[in-house]
Amino acid sequence: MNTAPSVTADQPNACYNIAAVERDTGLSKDTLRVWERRYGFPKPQRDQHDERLYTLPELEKLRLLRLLIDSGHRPGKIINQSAVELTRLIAAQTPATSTPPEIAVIIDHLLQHDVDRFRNALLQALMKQGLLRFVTETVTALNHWIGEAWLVGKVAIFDEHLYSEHIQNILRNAIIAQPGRGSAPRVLLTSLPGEKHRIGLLMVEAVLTAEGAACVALGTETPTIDIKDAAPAYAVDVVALSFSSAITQNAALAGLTELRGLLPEEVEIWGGGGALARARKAPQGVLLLRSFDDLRYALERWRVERRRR
Amino acid sequence: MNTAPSVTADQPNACYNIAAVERDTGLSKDTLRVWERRYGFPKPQRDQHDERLYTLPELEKLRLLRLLIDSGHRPGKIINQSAVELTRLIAAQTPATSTPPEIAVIIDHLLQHDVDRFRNALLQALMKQGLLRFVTETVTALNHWIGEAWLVGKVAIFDEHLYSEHIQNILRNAIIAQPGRGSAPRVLLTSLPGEKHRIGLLMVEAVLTAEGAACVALGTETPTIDIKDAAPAYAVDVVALSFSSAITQNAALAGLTELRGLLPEEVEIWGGGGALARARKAPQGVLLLRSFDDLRYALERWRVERRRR
DNA sequence: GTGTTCATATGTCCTGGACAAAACTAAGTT
DNA sequence: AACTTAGTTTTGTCCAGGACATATGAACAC
Repeated sequence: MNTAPSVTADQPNACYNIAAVERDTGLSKDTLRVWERRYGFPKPQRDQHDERLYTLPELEKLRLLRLLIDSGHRPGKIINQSAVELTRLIAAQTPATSTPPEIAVIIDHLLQHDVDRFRNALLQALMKQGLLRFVTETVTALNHWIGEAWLVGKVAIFDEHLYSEHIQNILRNAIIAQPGRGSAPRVLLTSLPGEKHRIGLLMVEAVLTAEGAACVALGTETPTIDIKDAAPAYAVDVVALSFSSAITQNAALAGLTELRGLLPEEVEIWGGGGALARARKAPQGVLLLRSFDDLRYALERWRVERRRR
Repeated sequence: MNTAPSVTADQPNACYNIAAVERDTGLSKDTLRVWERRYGFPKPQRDQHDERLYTLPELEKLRLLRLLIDSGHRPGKIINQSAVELTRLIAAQTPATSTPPEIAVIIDHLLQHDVDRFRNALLQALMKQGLLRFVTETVTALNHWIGEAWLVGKVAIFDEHLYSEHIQNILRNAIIAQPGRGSAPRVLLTSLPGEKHRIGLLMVEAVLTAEGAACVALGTETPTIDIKDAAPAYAVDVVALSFSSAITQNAALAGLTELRGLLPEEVEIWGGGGALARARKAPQGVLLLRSFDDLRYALERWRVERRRR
């Protein structure tokens, strides 16, 4: 059907090499190749040098697959369904949270590209709810909504970028404005290389600061060795790592295990975020936080235990 | 020599598998394997299943190599030198600048890992100098100093991370606190994929906002195609791109040229940052800004020209 | 229900060959 | 001296297909 000339014929029938697909889907090259071998999907065309060229629809379907696999489906069961069916599956598993009205307004301004109104709507939500509720309810919901809307093509990448920048502005501002300075525990906050999402990290920082902990935020992508050196330098009691779903659950657990081996026992390690939401068991000596309630509970527990000694 | 038992014998002779090394050095698994094949380094031990196990010294040397390669050295020439020689090479390429006194205090707190004092020193400088001078003098000097000190190993990566986070906090806070909202020109602010430095971008945003322009900040690493779509969506007059010296001058110029081809003529393109500081001629239809003075001048020029029409 | 055992599904690692793009070198031109 | 052009070397990425550890789910026993 689709012979060579058709590629140049129509629109830019944009093609992606395997590295681009790895970058855009988070699926490793090895995984992409082994799926092709085992399941027959994706089955990319080849260039004159026999290298894989993936099409945009393939890439989009791969993203859907990734999302479903992250939330518990098995590759072999779903890989041969059509993109439409996959979309339906995704819709089915989101427990019909029709966009809550309070975030609908915010989203609306974002989609209209009305920067000022968007910013004001966010600020208003923050004022009305207070930092804690704003983070655990509104920002969580917004993140989730935007992630899915982007998948379906409802929002553009640059909308997401703008969203991310403004949430950062607001959270950082709110964290600074926090009254007290915080004392114990001292928590080192960062993510491992490959994990670039800053918002999750800032949300945790906001909650911890609000609860009176002292945060040392290192931003994203700190190699484990550097975390090893940073923990004593800043005399922290806890190292908290954030993993969004940009990273594999396995990769996240491997990182946590490695770090546990590097840090002295008395420094606790907490891990949280989308990638770990459905992890069964934590590595030895690591605490998995599956929600912000878990985070607050962990804080409480630390304080109680510390008092005992 | 080294048979199985010796691994468990001593201290935790911490070993890293190939995925961990990829994560912490940024060198791909393929590259690591091909270096071993071609140059004989690194030559990791193997576990019982013939999988590579890298040692900590190997990992550290790999990071030095990465650093030198990024700044222009060729792998084949340096890969067989010792870690000490590599460190010397790194030191040699940085022309040891002395610390200007006004930033010495700030740096001192950073090196002492005294987070609170560090933050306060920054805030104090901001208050004393005002946003414009703070950005163009203090932050510029700090960036420069820290970049070099890191190369020489005077500050750890995590110190740099902490620095970056705090500067971001302070700049974002200051930008929000700016009195007016800004009107014209409307400037889209971002960087191209591969350029991760956020501080330069925030500095520009601070200056522009202070001068009464309206900024739409998209954070870092926006692909050119998305910039093409974003410019009309946000109705901007100017697209400003920041290039730190993490990227080569050629790559920066190529990016600017490509973008020029994508955007309509009436949208101006401004490019600035370390990578372009010594560029001779700008691509057709692109304005190169080599200093913050250039930036303010460009702003002024835009306003004058706009008034004429 | 809860725990144990086994089969299957799945991701990651391996080797060694191949080649394109980038970087360098050298010779020729303005 | 500065800039092209063309040839050569270096270097990163890709490929195939095999292997195996670990996670998951099913069947079964308590």
